[in-house]
Amino acid sequence: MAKKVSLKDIANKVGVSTALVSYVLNGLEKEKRVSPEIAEKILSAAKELKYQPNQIARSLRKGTTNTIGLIVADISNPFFGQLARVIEDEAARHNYTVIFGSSDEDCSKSSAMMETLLNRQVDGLLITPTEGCSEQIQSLIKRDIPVVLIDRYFPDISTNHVVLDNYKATWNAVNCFTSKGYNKINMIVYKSSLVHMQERIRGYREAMKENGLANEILVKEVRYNHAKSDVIKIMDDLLTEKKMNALLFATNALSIYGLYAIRESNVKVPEDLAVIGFDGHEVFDFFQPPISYIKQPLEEMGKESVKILLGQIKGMKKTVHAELKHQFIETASSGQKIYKNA
Amino acid sequence: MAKKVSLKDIANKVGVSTALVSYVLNGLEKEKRVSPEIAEKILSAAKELKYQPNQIARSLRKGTTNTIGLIVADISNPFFGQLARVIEDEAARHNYTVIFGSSDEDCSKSSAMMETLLNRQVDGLLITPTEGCSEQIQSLIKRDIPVVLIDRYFPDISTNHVVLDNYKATWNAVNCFTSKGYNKINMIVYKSSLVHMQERIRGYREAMKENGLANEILVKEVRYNHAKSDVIKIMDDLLTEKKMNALLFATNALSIYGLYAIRESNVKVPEDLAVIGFDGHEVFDFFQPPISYIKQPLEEMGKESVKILLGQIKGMKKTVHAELKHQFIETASSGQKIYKNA
DNA sequence: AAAATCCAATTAAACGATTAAGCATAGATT
DNA sequence: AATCTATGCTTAATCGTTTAATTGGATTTT
Repeated sequence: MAKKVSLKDIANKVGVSTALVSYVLNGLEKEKRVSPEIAEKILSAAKELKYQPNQIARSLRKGTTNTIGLIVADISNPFFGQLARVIEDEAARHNYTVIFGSSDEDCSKSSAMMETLLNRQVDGLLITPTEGCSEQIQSLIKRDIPVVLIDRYFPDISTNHVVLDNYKATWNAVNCFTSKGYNKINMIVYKSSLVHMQERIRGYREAMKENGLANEILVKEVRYNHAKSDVIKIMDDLLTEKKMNALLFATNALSIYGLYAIRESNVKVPEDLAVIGFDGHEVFDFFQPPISYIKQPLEEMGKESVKILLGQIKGMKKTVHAELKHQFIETASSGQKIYKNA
Repeated sequence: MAKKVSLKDIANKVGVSTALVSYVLNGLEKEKRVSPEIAEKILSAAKELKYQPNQIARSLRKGTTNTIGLIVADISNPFFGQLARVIEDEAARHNYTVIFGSSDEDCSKSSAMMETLLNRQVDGLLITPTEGCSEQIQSLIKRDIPVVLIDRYFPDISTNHVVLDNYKATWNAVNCFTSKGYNKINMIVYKSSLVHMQERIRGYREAMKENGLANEILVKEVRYNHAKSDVIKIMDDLLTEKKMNALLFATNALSIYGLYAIRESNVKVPEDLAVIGFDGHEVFDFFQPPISYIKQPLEEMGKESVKILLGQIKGMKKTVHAELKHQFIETASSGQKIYKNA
């Protein structure tokens, strides 16, 4: 790489000190009383030399990098990909750049990623935290590092976070099923103590109880690293037992794996089995019949989390909790259209 | 943010100069003949103070950031999301971090992103270049900045690039159709002069000619920013005219939009219309019947491009062109299974 | 005893920007 | 004439590392 043009090069060319050049290029010519002629010369020299500031040097000096770190579970998952895209755009609008990393829901990977990002002096972090990572997050807070958690949080630590109204979302979904007469409603979830998953489960459980279906509660757990095979196995069992007539999935990926299994079987949706998915995916549209689902407001989530993070970076002290409303997209898979979103 | 622990803090604590600390922490204690006792003290002080090096300062001094910039069309597109994931992992394996940005196939956005990344002193760039960005790429080459183009390249500039065997891919796809007796084969592509698109078109055209179907050649162009509506309109026309019996899509997104239209119609696949998609997507699996498609070796593409880029960063001068083999995933949508991948 | 070698550390410059403080020179004020 | 003020610039420190050059002793060699 050819060496870059620096402030010094411009200063030499014009015959002034680097200080003046810096002032002019940062628009401080009035404030710092730079003579118009010199300012003009500096600007044209900068243009001629195609000067581009070295952000690394600037960052070192200013102690801020205009960079935010983003840690998601897996950037190749469209849910996180879309979220990342919104965050990228929103950050760019505020002159911030994003460095990202995937954690695979693995706490040690996530911690390693955090340190990598912090060593690169990111001004703040946007994190979808993983199970057991509570201490790491706590340590960030203690170190006064601006952080916003997305999608999940830890109830025992006070953090900024942006999450879905998970409880209401699954509560509504169950009520959608019951309102159509379905009474053997099962749920497939990730085995996780994380609050988003627990809230989704709680919404399901409570709604079941309220509908007098406490005895029918059945939550099947899937391991993140064996999601596909676990779901297929569970679905095999559930479908052959024929004890369920409605099924609620707790995430995007779980829904898709489940749909693979349903397609392989000769179960009819929604006659034999009503289905509600999570997050949304093109597959939901193409399934016969199309799958009803709980939709997360990704755009809003991304924007809101960036907004909160930048606020914290700028010195806001108050901790912000944002709970965003889900949207229920109802199609044929959950039965007839008599359900209304609360 | 609390101020971080620096080399100086360790040096003060142990009572030595920062130079020694730097040597020890970088494993140069042997080479620089640091006494074992001091080395020990430094290491334990570093651990005790939880020292983490400031990469910004290090980067400024060393002139290298161990960071690579990645510019894709759109990170929320699973094709690029998956690619990004492979790149992220591969980069991490070599101790590099990734900063990414989406270009939306827009040249000015792409250029802006390039400058942003370069100002942040990335050591190299991985780019899926956009139409008309040839000069920008050329300027990178001229500035001796390590670059690897992915997915596309500019035939008139010599660049490192990693691309698919696009010509063969669509050539094979057409021959798959013809071998089953389909003779009215159309193609839907993005309106783009970029080489990947042109090669895909050329593969289609040549195969058509070779099969004596030159008169049947029909390539429909779609605008990137109006892809969905354009595809739907085109599909409407094509399906009502009933002049085609096979359809080849040039990308992932085009395939999906097309499939939406096919699903809305009462056209039967593959009896009325045989279909071959591109890149792959869960939707292809769920469509009735499942969609045959040209699969890109994403894992290999990502790894190869990182490998080439790191080679260039390390000083390799030779320009590398990698053309990776497509894989043809054949299911029911393209007719009976008598086609073999070349 | 003088010169050479080795050892284990320090010093200080450098990376490229920002920015507080200082310093001439001019004109204005007393 | 002496003092003050405004103007327009320069100087130099700083951010946290890395690393070439140097130093000052101790030990060995001639």
